[in-house]
Amino acid sequence: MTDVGIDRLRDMRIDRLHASNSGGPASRQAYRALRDAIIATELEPGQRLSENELAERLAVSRTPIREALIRLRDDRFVQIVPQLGTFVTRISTAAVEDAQFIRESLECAAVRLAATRAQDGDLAALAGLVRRQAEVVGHGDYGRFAVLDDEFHAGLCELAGRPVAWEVAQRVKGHLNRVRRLSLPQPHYLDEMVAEHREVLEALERRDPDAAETTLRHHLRMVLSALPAIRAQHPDYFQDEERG
Amino acid sequence: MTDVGIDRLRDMRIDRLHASNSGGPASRQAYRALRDAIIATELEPGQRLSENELAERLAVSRTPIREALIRLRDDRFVQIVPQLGTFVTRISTAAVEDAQFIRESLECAAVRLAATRAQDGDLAALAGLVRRQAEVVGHGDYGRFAVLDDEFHAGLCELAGRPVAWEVAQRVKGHLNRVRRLSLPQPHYLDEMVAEHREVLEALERRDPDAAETTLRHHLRMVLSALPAIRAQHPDYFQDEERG
DNA sequence: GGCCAGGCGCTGGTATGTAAGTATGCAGCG
DNA sequence: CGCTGCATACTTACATACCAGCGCCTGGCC
Repeated sequence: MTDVGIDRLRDMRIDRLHASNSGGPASRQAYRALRDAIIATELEPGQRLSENELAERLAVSRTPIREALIRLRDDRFVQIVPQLGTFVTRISTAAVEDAQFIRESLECAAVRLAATRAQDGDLAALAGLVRRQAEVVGHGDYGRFAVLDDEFHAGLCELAGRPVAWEVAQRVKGHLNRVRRLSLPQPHYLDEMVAEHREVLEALERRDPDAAETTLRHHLRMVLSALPAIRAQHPDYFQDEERG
Repeated sequence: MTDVGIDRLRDMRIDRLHASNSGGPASRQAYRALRDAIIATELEPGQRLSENELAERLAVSRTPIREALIRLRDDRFVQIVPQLGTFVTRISTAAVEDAQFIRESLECAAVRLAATRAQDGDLAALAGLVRRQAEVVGHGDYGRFAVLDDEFHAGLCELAGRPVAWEVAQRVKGHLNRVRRLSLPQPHYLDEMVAEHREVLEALERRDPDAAETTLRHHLRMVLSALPAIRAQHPDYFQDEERG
């Protein structure tokens, strides 16, 4: 039986495969490039995308572009209308709130678990992360903070033993980031974020699930507060009109 | 500007598009067929799939098959290893627990919302659903119950105003269903399910979020209880070995 | 008999071609 | 002048062709 040889080999490569993840290099690269461009609103909400044009611009054929667009459709970043075109989704208040709901539900559940399972060593690592966040914020390095912010939230899920929670949260988080990119970075915004991270961390150190959850929930909801202002500023980016 | 005409039309068709959802008919059909076959273990865990063979069997070309496999990979139902093959994922205890975690987190958060937002009319509809469940269970109609079960849980998310919660839950739920299909249906299992649905419903009628959440959480965890027995029965279907 | 090397057949990844459908813009008519 | 109908130029969905990489098998060597 030839399959057993294949099976054994496959099992050995799962990690490598899992790490490098999905699709070929071209397909993966196209996905990331398009996703980033959409979140950065370099591709504007409502804009029509052409497979041919994208293929030409990224110097690949239409196939990997197509596969990337399929994933983006599943992520609700584009709408594909057969025989008509592919469009960057307009920002929908409902979609943003949906993303918020999913992220909040998963991360809050995870942080509760983390509060009961966390080892001191893990918490020390998180504490180091928060310290580095304070540093980069001191230099006003917004981009670097975004990376460390993701690492913090990923770390929470890791501590809970549910890294998958972060994977799912990260996929929907794009919708929140697109909104956040549109809001002018408030001066004290970053300091506040770091302070709240510290608060969550302290709750974990006290092994207090309720406090950890409450604090994290409040922390996650800060993003949403800017939503109405952004909608007023970029009405053409939104698919739902203002409520009278 | 030509885009505005397109835009207007597109907006009008969003509902249709959204309802009929993603990809062309061939692609969608392939996805559903493969997914169902995997969950029913007609395609066995660990089995190697060939794009060519699948294309031939479903009488389509490789393209829609590929698109279906991409979605299935994102769902973690297959692993695609370049230049080697595509394999039905073995059941992993961790993956099942991940799916359970996600579903539980989302649905429990949703049911809390539902408890505060639900209108009497909505609850009456749910009550009707539970009654119909009791009927079909009386006839031992497992398949019909599965449909009504999904409708109940979808209804909970709908009541919460977060239908997206059910969409995400449903995607990961496949992993739980694959396990459930392997377990022999226990005689009183279905009655118990219906009774628990009724309990959740009563908690909602009392507008009691805590009770609703607690009951639902217990309800959702019933599936997991059969996991060890199934792993003992089908060790070759699992990717992780038994713990000594 | 055991072992190593190279051809072979398969895989998925990518590129390109074909088909079907849609909005647009113009031409011709009322 | 306004409206209707068709030719056209796009779009995506699907089919096909080609490519690089890998495991396996077999033939030859030690």
